[in-house]
Parts: sequence; structure tokens; C-alpha cells
Amino acid sequence: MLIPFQQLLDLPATLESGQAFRWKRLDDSSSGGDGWYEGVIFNNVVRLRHDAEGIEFRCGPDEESAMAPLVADYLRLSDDLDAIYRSINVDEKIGSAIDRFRGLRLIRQEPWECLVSFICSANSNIRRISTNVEDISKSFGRPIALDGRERHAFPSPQELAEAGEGPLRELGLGFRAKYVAPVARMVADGEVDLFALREASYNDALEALIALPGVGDKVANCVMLFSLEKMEAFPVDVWVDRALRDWYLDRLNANGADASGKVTKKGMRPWAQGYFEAYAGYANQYLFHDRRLQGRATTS
DNA sequence: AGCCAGGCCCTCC
DNA sequence: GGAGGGCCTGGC
Repeated sequence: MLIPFQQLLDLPATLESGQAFRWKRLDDSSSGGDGWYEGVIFNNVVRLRHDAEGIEFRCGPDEESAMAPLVADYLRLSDDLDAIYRSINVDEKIGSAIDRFRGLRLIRQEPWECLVSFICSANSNIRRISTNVEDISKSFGRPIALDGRERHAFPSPQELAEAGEGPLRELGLGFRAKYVAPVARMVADGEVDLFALREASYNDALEALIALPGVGDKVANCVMLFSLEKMEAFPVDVWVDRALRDWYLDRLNANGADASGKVTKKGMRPWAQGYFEAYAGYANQYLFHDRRLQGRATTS
């Protein structure tokens, strides 16, 4: 099925920029063509390809006609990128990052999977996070298939709560298992309503997320940005930290420093949110992607 | 071999 | 309140 779409979109950058962890680029032999990505969203195996006419996709077990609006929503196709660029393009640094990755979109993930994924991200790396999320799905999620290729749905909070910490450790989550297990229990019991946080203010959502074990400011901002509609969220990880210090140190020293005059992660986020304003999260993703591809060698 | 990877939490000061 | 160390594990 085709979702007609003629506007800016860089699908590979969008799916491979570390926002979500279950997308795989398929090779020719298994997909019968170039440019296909396969992931699992909304309890479906979904394959996507972008061409001049729009987004071609297939899915199972649900009907393509039912999945089409969810895919469009997931890819944030209604975001007006040109308007967002006008909003965040406040200097030549971020401008150059925008030029390099025009069409990179934030995605609107399912909050529960997003939360678990970023709890798993602590002191880890993208490849390992991907392995963790895939292993969690294989062990505790329902099998689903498309054209004979089997994947697994991401398990529900109940399913993960029943699994408990021990089996999660056995999957190689390490110390993150002791956070994922209780958070699953809390979400399953309704102590936190993740979808309700979409309607909450940024500050209320942040407070609710940080109350969860294994969730600090960085993880909470990732969850808010990638799944809870908080476009002003601004997660400061090591890459964004490096990018900001490299490009904005003078401004940070003037406005993002703490009482003792030092620039800290804690001070960087509010500064950046004030500097890039309503769509700071988009600026964040471009800074992150730019710096991550650039690698560590050039930082000093 | 030792260090680091897209942090968080706890302890001490 | 904030600086410092520990934490699972895999990869270089």
C-alpha cells in the first residue's frame, strides 16, 4: 500500500538516528528489493520504503488500510519541517546540521516500548540497546509474522511485570533489569498512565517520569520527545553535551552555568530549551545525529 | 588489559 | 546539593 507523500523525508536517517531500536534495513535477498526497512510497531511487522510518490508499506497481521494512518502518525508526516526549521534555525551551527540532514523527522513511538528502551539505554550503546529490546520481545512478546519472517510484538507491561527481574537479567540487561521490572509492575498496576502524560504539561510529565526507578532527566526527556508529544524536550546525553560545548560554550558560560560558574548537564537543558524554543527537541535530534556521525575523534 | 558505552542511584561531604 | 563511585555486559 502507498501513503502518498511528497514532502521532505529522509527515511533512513529517521529510522537509524537512535530514536527507535527495532528497525532493520533488509538486504535484497530477503526483501526482493532495495530500500526496505522492517520494524515492529503497533503489534505488527511493518515494512517501509520511501520513493518519489510516497511511502510504500506492507504489514501483518493487521490490514494495511487499518495500519496506514498509524504509520503516518508514527512518522510524524504532518510535521511541517520547513516551519520547524524556521523556528530552530537560529544560528549557522544548527543551520549547517539542518542542511546536512534535511528530512530527518522525529518519530512518535508507543510510550511503553519507548520508556523501556530508554531505561535500557543507560550506560549502554545503540547496538546493545537494540539487542536488549529485541531479546525482550522474543522472550516475552507475541510472535507475529509477515511473509514468513517472524518477529515478536513488544510485550505489554503486564507481560514484563510477570517476567520479573531475574529473566530480564538473563537476557543481558544487566543492572537495568532491576529498573525495568518494577516499572513494568507500576505501569501494569496503573500507578502511571503513560498515555495520559501526552496531555500533561512538560513539567508534569517530567515529574511523573523521573519518579520511576531508572528514569532520570535524560531518559525522561527522551521518552517525552519520542513518544509523549513534548517537542520542547531536550535530552542531554554525551553526544549533545559535546555538541553544545563545542558550538555554544560562550553562551553556556554566560547563561547555562551553575552557581559556581561551571557548565553542567543540568544547566545545559534549560539553556538549550530557551535558546531553541518550542521545537528544541528537533534541534536536539539534529545536534545528536550530527555529532554521533562525526564521532568522538574531532571533539576536544 | 582496561576502558568506555546515548545514566541512574546512593553515599558522603 | 552536588561530586564521586558503583553498576551488568560487550566490544575494542
